[in-house]
Amino acid sequence: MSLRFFNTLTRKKEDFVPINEREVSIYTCGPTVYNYIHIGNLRTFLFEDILVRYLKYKGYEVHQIMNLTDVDDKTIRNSIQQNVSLNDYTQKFKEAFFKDIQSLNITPAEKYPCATDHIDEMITLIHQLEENGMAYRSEGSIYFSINKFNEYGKLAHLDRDNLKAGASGRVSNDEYEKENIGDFVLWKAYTPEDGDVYWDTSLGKGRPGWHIECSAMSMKYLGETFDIHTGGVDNIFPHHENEIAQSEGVTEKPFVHYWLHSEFLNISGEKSSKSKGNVIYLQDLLDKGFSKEVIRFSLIQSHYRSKVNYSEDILGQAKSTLEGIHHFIQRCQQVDREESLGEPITAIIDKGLKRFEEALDDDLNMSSALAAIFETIREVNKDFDQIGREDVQKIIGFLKRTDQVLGILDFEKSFLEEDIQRLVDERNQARKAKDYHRSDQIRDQLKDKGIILEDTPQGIVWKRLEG
RNA sequence: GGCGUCGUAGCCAAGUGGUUAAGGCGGCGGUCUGCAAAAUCGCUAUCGUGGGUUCGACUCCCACCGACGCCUCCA
Repeated sequence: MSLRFFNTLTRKKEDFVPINEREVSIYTCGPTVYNYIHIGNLRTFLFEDILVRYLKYKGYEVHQIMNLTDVDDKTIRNSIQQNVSLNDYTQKFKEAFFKDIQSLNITPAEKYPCATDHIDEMITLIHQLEENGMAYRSEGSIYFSINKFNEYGKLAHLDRDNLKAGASGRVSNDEYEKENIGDFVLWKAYTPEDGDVYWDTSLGKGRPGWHIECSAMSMKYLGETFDIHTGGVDNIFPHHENEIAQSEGVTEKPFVHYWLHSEFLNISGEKSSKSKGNVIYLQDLLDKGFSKEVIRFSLIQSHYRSKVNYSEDILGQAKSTLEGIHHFIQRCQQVDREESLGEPITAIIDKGLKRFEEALDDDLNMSSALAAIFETIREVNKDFDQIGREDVQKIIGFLKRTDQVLGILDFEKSFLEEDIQRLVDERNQARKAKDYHRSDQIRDQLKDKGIILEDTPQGIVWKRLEG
């Protein structure tokens, strides 16, 4: 089966056919750097990471651009409140963002362009929209007229005439300077509340609207038409809808072929958002002792298009599951048998890999892909006392291959410090002498250090507890 | 008011017009073990409710109940 994605534009799963045969261009909406990112944001970034990793796994050359929104109402408001420059204010959160995504092993995008570095490109677009008659000026600001773009609403599947102004309760309903309530701002006239944040340009003194930056930067780096655009479901409307209007309004070409959106992460049954106050930051979970791998796994294990009700239960279950896989890896790495089973093991692995890929091909069905891994492990375990070093190489190879996509496994824990090895040896002697008292004592001692010993027919096997 | 998603075991979570309804966590019982651990075997769901279509539905349609989301700067 070929790679398929659910396209928000058509609300269907479609075969993925990139513009260039072996290349994929992706634009992913990044953070607005006015605060630390929370785990809901991270879920979306992780979805995008899995998407990029899997495309690379399939052999595509991936060009991913992720923007940083470093000028908007909130960044301006907060920087003025704190009496620091906009740049100093956003710099702190840019750095925090990179630290967080690195912690969760998210593959870096090719480029992270900032809105403030692309004002010129935005101005060019706005001029073109004015020339096309799609934009109009009002009280120093410039607006996009949605009635001039016939396909407005095609992404969100909203009826232009049926938009209920102010229904979300998010936006004040007093913007009477607009011709149509659905029109959105391209260029915002300067007001005193903006402090020293403004650009003096051919459009007048002011700053860009939110949506225009993504049109400008995506087309600059990926071209007028590119393959995939992603974000959280909340971006579908208005942000992505408006991006389409602005971009296609200028180019009269399809802006994006595949729109992919990840669902929300809820906390206590509700959407997690800074405005509701029910947010969890990565650091909160690290402080509770959950490892980065466990956190990453807990956020990627369910399908990107289903809502997740996040809780410590989920994290606890993720921890146990991951421990199980790592335990398996550690047992494998301690196999020291000359004769290998060969073909039966190869067959198990081939079947597992095929299932894994078929699952991910089908719109990144992660639950099913993980099931393929667990089933493979179970099959191997049935013959575990007969496998040899060559089999182990294949098995570890399989896990490493799947981990190119998952990014959660650690293959480097396979050594013991000298003093610990000495204790293991001593316990071995004690056991041989049937000195179970001393033997159990050492086992308890090692357990305190996070090392679990198991006595198997093939000798002692040890494992480390998950962090 | 408009649009949409979802409801599968104690918990998490796939999936299909006819299959033994994946997998993970947890629990119970057996095997193994000096004890343990691990592993393995077995058990732990008829798919929100009520109708309809059909030879046959958990899967399609309708209604209802419940949860969640979007409706102009939230991932």
